[in-house]
Amino acid sequence: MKSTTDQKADVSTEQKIKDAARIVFMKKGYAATRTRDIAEEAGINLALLNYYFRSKQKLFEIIMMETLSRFFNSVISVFNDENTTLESKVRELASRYIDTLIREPEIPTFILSELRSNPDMLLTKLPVKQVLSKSVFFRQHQELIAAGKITEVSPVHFLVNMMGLIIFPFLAKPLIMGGTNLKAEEFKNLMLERKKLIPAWIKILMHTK
Amino acid sequence: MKSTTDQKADVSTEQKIKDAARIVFMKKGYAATRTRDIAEEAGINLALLNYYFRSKQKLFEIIMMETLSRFFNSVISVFNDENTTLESKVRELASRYIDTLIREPEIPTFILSELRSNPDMLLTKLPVKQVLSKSVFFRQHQELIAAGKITEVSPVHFLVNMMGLIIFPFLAKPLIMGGTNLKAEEFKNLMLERKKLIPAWIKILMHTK
DNA sequence: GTCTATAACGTGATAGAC
DNA sequence: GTCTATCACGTTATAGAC
Repeated sequence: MKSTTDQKADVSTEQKIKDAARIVFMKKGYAATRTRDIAEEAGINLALLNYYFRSKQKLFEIIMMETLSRFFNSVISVFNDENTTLESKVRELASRYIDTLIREPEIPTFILSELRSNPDMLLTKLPVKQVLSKSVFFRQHQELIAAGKITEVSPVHFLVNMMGLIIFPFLAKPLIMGGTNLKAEEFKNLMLERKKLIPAWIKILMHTK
Repeated sequence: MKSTTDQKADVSTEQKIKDAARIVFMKKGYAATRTRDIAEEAGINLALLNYYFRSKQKLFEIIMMETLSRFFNSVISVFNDENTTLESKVRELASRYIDTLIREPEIPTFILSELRSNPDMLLTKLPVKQVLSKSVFFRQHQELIAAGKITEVSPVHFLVNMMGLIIFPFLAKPLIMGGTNLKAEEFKNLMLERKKLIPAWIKILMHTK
């Protein structure tokens, strides 16, 4: 049943370390993370971490790249769907990412915090620029403007607004929770509401002069 | 001309350290910052940092509190103006904060990153909750809804959308610059555009069923 | 008040037994 | 593969001369 390698029924040690690293890095960021925290979280010895990944830095890069490319690929698959309208793409993105972010609310702060000290991480490893500008999403937006069907606005504004409406509440979660009397469950419900509200808002903004 | 203390004509050593700490903490975050970096930035000896501020942690808390309360007080002064409409408050906030963030784009990432590891920093030191819920801004929003003059929506959504539209582009600046061919000057111009666009967008959203 | 020198400590990484 | 023990180093913080 285990085919060739015949490992333990549960997850491999290497995977346990990666899972633990993901949790700790996400929560505390690279600089504040101690390799000992990761080892403890993984339930393994500290030395094993270096045995499998050589260094804290290497381990981090693996986690970061996995996180970025998972996110990026998921966006791209929606962006490049020839069979859906721009409007339905917005619906799909809002719905998909809000669900993801409810499950893993730390992703945005993690990515943006670490991107600050290493802004080329994206640029060099992922073909963001090319893929974005050639995407169906981008083309559809241009076409609708050319046809006079939606309000003319820079595609940067359009993208930033959409992403901001989706992501910002999770970035500001500590602020929101600190500035209101919301309970965790209520926060979640507000976010679920936004799966419907955001596409509606975007649609309104697109069609108003 | 120097009254009692008769210090050097330029800024005091204590202030030089604080200015340097602000710069370095903003750029790298607490955990990644070395006290040596601060000392070097301030052009003083490392020992002086501890002489004036006792520890890295104490110095950080001072910088953070100054940053938070400056931001908070500025928001509050707009929020509690009895002589302006809700709409003009939105204009004022967008205009004021976009200008501030063009000058100091690192503030949002700094605050949100550090708030992650210490979410009560706000809660305990600043009366965010009380002041917000009792603000004129909040009351005006309620009144307009009660009068049926604007679309009914949770004040949380309203506030989050407004703040998100203003702040998010600066949080995502590394991503935006990496994902487009924008030059720094073009980014700035887009942000300046938003001083007009955001209030218009918010107005549209407020008045649409 | 400001400096040099160094103590005290935390952390990343490795050697070597099992 | 996994562990214990330890090294090597960077960083915070302080002692003490000036």
